[in-house]
Amino acid sequence: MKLEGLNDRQLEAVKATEGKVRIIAGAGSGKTRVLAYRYAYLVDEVGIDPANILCLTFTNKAAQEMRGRICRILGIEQANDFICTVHSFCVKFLREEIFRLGYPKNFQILDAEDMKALAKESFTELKIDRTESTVEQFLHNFSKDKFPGWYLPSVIVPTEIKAEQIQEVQRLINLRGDNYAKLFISTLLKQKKYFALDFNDLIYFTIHILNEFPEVCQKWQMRMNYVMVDEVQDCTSLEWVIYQTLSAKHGNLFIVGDPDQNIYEWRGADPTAFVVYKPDTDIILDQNYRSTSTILDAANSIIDYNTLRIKKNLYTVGEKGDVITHFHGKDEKEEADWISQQIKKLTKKKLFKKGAAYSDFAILVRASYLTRSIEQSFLKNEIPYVIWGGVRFFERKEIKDSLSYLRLIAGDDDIAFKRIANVPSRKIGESTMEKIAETAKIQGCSMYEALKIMSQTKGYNKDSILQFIEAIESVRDCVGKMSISDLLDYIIRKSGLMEMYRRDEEEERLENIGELINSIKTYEADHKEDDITLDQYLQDIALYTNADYAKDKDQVKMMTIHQAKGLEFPYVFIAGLSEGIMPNKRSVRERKHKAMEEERRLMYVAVTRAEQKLFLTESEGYSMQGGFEKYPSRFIREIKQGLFVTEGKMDQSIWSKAITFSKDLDKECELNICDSPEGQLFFEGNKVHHNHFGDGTVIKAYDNGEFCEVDFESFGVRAIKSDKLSLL
DNA sequence: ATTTTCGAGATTTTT
DNA sequence: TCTCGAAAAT
Repeated sequence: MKLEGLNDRQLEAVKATEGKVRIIAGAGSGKTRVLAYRYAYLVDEVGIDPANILCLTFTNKAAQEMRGRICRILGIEQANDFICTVHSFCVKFLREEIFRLGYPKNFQILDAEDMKALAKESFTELKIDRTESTVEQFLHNFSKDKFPGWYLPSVIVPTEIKAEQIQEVQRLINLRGDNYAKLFISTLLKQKKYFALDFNDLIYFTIHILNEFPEVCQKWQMRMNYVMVDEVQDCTSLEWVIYQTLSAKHGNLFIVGDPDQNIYEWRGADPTAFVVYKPDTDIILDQNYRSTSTILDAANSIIDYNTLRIKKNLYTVGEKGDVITHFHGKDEKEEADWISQQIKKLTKKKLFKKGAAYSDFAILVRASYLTRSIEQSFLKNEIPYVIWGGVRFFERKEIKDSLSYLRLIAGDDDIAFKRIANVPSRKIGESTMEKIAETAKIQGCSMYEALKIMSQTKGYNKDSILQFIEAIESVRDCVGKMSISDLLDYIIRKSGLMEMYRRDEEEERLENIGELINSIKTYEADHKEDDITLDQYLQDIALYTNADYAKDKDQVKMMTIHQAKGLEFPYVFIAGLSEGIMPNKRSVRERKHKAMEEERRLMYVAVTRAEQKLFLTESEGYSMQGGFEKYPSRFIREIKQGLFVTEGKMDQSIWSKAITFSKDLDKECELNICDSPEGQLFFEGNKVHHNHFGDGTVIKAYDNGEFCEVDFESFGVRAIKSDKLSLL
């Protein structure tokens, strides 16, 4: 095996096979290459069986890419042994273990939408008023308040709350109120009833099994000779438990990350664990191979404004490159049109130079809706584009409906039933649905069973209902005899779903269903040897977010910054860079200082995606939209003078107005934070000031952030109420 | 009791 | 663009 084109530091990382190794890898420092080469090195040089290496990536796409790279290095066809996301790993793990341990055979995985439906039901049952935001708030806390010991025993011990959990309930009542506790329990029992796990539960459950069954734990610890994890700065503390547990036996844990690129704290990621980790070998990769020095300088000058960070300056020996261009538009249309023009200019063939390809461009935005005006402009200017996961493939209505039919066929799944019982319309409305639920409760059966019983009685023996039951039954007869793709094809015709879309002339939806059937065929081809069941397919598919089609076309790519993580493009436009959008007002309002730093890291990630040239665009917005005035983001101001030039009609006074506007925004967000006791203000490692004790460092926050243990420079450790502290 | 239709309103980020 | 809700129509 040849280790080509790696510098000394990277080589050292590749060969650091034993013990605990931490790689702090800056943006564009080639960490994916290092990971792939290390994997190949372990297999080819050291002679490890790939079945004994666990390589955890952040997304499925990254896993796919990693497999590809490794195959290329080793010159092999397939390399899919345990190169996957933590979530996929948990699914594999649970599938292999839980049935033997006395749990039901099949669990199902719920996405955010399904969870929302469950929560809404709980609200309705308990007659608690709800709005979109209260449901969201509830779910947010719900997933935070669950932990392994709480949720999972209820899977084995059904329906009632165990004694030791009573005080947990009491704690919840004290913490979040009576209603919350009721909702919590109700939703939990629903999950238990369907053996439905959400993304977090997959991890909770895995940890629970590892803790409760030492022999299982040992088996897996023996199996995993090497554990390597990518994007560690974005892992939650629970994910840490998993890979620390799994690597405990052999002690070979290889973690790679960059604290400056942590953009998932809002989802519970905990970068401190990575920062304070004590490895045997510590390697910093800070040479950037991706961007020009101009772009890198800009990125460095932005991230320097963050206070909570390990200082690390990326450098490059590459050339200076083009200056960064900032464009200020009067409104979103002007901004979008400017982007179109630039792309047209750069793609045009020049006399001696080839023009850039459309696929060399990426448009990055903070929120997906910001692509809209740009899309319109592209359509007008005939620039080909794709939106990466605008509405993600598996979240489309028609796809979810099709899959729900499959779920209903696979088992008596009430969640799926509710989704599709009236699609296409069978005159099963709200009230009929309630009747069905009631009957199901009395009979102690599933809703589908209940409907079957009810269809014997008058009023419920409508043709539409009988046809529905007939359709499901006849397809169920075919389970095991037909391939999954054929089953789907069959049910879609039989249920009338296809006819419905055809009648409504929803061509695109039909095409998407066709695409789904194709993707199932691919899946079946990939898993020919192993005898896949419908349940297994549904579990696997739940973790996929994007269908990877249409990726090699010559198109401009539009995506959110979060989706751009780990990618690189020659030309990058960061659009919609207005104060309030980026940094995002809502996020800052919710999590204050923490969020502001995260927004800045987000900006850092966006900037470092660019290889050759970076464009920053922003506009004053429509005055129509509630009279919002928009000003250039503070992140543009944070770029060192001379690195960027401004185009577009812009008064110089805008800059000073922007500063005032930023200050107002800060004040607004700050004020709201004081009002809500919910938010934790300080975190481990924060430098804080206290009027009486002076300066100190936070050791930990507790009581939901209300109090902090602070190590004061001149007074030692004290516990202090958080609102008496200020961040330095 | 259900379905359709039409208009208003909102929109962070994701495994 | 898409989703949700209210009111009208079946």
